[in-house]
Amino acid sequence: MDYLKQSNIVVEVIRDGLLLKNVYDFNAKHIFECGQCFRWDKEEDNSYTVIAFGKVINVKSNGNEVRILNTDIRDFKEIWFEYFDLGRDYSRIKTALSADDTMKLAIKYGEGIRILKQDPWETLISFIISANNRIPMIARSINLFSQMYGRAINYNDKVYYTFPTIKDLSEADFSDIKSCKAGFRCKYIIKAIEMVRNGEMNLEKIKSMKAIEAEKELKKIPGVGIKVANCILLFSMQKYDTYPVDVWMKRITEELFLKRKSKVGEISDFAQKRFGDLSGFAQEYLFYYARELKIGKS
DNA sequence: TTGCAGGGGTCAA
DNA sequence: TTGACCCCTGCA
Repeated sequence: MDYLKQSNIVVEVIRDGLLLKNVYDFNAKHIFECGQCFRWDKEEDNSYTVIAFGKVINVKSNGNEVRILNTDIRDFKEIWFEYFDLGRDYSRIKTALSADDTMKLAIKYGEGIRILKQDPWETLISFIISANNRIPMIARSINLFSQMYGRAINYNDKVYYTFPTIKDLSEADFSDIKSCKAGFRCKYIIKAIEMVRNGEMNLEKIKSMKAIEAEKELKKIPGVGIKVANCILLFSMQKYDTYPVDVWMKRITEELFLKRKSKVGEISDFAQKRFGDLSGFAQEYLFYYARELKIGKS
């Protein structure tokens, strides 16, 4: 299989799914709990049930093996290989970032982080909901939104709902959107849907732009400021030279590197100089590290 | 039990 | 530069 050549991954078909061998730098906990995506449930066996690209899968990592259930070779090739960014050698990224002692420590905590290649549309709405919000609330709102407008999928005696596509929303009536409990963000969601639906906002086109231009475009959507735009760029448009700065990133960058209170702009400038094209990866390792250790929390 | 601050930002004044 | 904003939790 050509797409696997670059990665040395061996795919074995097992009952109800696949077992991947020779997968390096992959830890399901690190990947799903580093704040980049919201649509997962942690199961009792430490596996993660994930809803993405209209599918439900169950993922479990163990050393250099990764088990993905409720999938097949075809979906792996067409969706999950890219979704999990399996063509990228994270060890090289980690080596490069580890030249910095502080980063070396942060990486040790989140050594199995990979930046998922998520759907730009879902990422846009999800991060609009994330503004001034807490993770459990964000996840709940996205789930309610999906329940209202998405498609049901049964898996293991549970019902999951896919994130609605623009097409799913074409007939939708948003008079009851408040019941997804996104509060003041509901009006932003409706406007974002409208802009994408009528072509005023073309996410694929934005994806092909350079980060700085793409950020400018995304910010035209109400509810999308610098931070939300940067999350969309990093988590769904492969703009790895971005460094989304939220309160956690502000605190940890101040504490570990700048050693003083700083403005968001100063923090971005610092990241650009220090981490360059790897800023996005550095951001994820630092974010996970900061939250695990509650670093910088006053 | 009730009340109040504040959260993975953005917007408008 | 500052306060308001939905909704909910944690904590007094």
